[in-house]
Order: sequence, then C-alpha cells, then structure tokens
Amino acid sequence: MDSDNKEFKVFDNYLRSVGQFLTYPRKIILEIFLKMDPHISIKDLCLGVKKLDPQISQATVYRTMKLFVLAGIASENEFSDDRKLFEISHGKEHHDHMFCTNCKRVAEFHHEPIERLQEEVAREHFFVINSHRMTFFGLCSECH
Amino acid sequence: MDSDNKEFKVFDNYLRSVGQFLTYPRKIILEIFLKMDPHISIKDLCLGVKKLDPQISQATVYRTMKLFVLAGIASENEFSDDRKLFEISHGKEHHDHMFCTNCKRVAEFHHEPIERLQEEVAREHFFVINSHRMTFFGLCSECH
DNA sequence: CTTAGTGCAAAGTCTTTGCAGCCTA
DNA sequence: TAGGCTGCAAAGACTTTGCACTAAG
Repeated sequence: MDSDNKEFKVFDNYLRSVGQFLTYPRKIILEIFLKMDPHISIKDLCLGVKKLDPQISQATVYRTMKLFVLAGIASENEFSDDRKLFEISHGKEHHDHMFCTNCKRVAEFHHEPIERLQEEVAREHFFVINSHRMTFFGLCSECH
Repeated sequence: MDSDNKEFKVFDNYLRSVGQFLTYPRKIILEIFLKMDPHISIKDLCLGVKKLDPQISQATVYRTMKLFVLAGIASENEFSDDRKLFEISHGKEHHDHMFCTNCKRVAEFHHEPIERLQEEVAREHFFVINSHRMTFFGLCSECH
C-alpha cells in the first residue's frame, strides 16, 4: 500500500503532535478512505474496512474519522438527511459541490469570482469568515 | 392568535389538498414556530409547545414539522453537528446564511450578483439547479 | 360510521462511551 | 511499565412508528 503518500504523512505528523500513533487499524482505515469513492458515507467506509479486515470495529472507524477531521485530511458534509459524506480535504483547493438529487453523485467545482464576492459580502456585513460552504442541489448532466 | 395570517392559510390549503386538517395541535405548533426565534431547533420548539400545552407530544411536533416542510412553510438547515435548525421559508425571498461559530446566531443575506454567478456556473457544468445553499462560518460583528 | 390525528411508549438509527485486555514506545 | 488503542457491548441522543383511543366530518 502507498502508506508513504502525503495523507499518511500528514496524519502521522498530526498523531505524533498529540502524542498518538499511526496504528494498524488507522492505516487500514486511511487506506480504504483514500481508495474508495471520494465522497463516502461512514457506513460504506465501515463496509470497505470490514471487507479488508473484519476484525476492525465500527467504533474504531468512528474514532478514526474524527481524528482525520482533526488532522485536516478529511471533512464531512451533509447533502441530505440521509447522506452525510466524508471527503479527502488535505491538499485540495477549496471547492464547492453540486449534488445530484437523482443519482446522488457529488461533483466539485471552484469559481474564483464567487469566492471573491463571498469575501466582499462578508466584509460588508462585518462578518469574519472562517470557512464557507456552497452546494447546488439539482440534476447533473447525465440525469436530465 | 393570528391564525389568519399567511402561513396559516398556506398550511391549511396544503393540508386540505392532501385530505388532512388544520387541527388544534398543528395550530399551536405553527403559532409557536412563528413566534419563537426564526432559526429554531426542534428541541426548543418542543419546549415552547410544551409550555403552551404540555399535553401535546413530541411525536406530534416531529410529525408536524415534516408537514410544514412539505407545505413549503418551513425548511431545515444544518449549521453544525448539533445545530439543525428550522426556519420559516414561506413568503421569504431566497437567502443565504452567516453562522457565528461563537454565539451560534444565524444571520441572513441575499446577494444578487452571486445568485447570478451561481446559475452561470451551474449552466457551464450542465447542471440543472433546483435549489442551493450557501453558508458562511465565522464570527459575527459582535463576536470579533 | 369512517378516516385522520394524537399521545404514549417502544423501536429504530446513528454515534459515543466504559471497560477489560492488548500493544507499543 | 505506562500510555495509548481496540473490540465489544452497552448506553445515549435523536427520530420514527405501532397501537389504541379520540375527534371530526
């Protein structure tokens, strides 16, 4: 496995910085996370992990995903009531999402002019933006 | 109570259209919903309802909020893991949100140029937008 | 009389946690 | 040896549902 790629290094560094370690289950979970669909539910992730090693418990997957978020390599986004998905966030430029309500697929996009306007609007309202989220809901090119 | 204002009418019409009725518990819940904080959690709503009539059950509040959403007078938005809030949506122009991560307050804004760009971006990606959501996370003017 | 609506409690779902044993520095 | 780490099962939080009863046309 490519356990020497950037996410593994970032995660390992994070763990060391808080006195923790890149253990075997954590490696497996990260490996699966990187390998599967880039927008994945914790349920599917658990399935993938179980398939590779049935020994690893769901509790560990939950605990590890929280660590991924803290380490900055993953983020979570709720697209609908029953679709809270994780995605890899490390090393990716900020982006927004288009969620197809038919096929449930998620596409990403980035649009600089909107980004600039968002900052401007926030400034106008004396709001200090830390992050923002924008999602389109509708039908992707294949579904309409 | 102002049970003849527009939300009551819209809700009543919706209910009739699906063969249901604007019952007493539904009236109370709508009254409280309109009266309390414009961005409210179901928990707080239940508290408000219980205060006015302890007889009304939580199950009815849950069931009624679903009806509000179907009727188009309410919408739900998740601002953080533990803050899923309902707001009145009927008769309001589309708007986006600024969520203060410190005081947890929600402010609304509308910005036409961004709206237009969003439509343009969607078109560029052959995505048919049905709705969209944009939220800023950060500190409001009072919190920084 | 018939259908919808309700409260209650039980059941679901998703997520977290306590704990005893295990592993690793 | 001292932490952290893990699986397991139990506990929690939130939401939905089955049911018997009530209400309304």
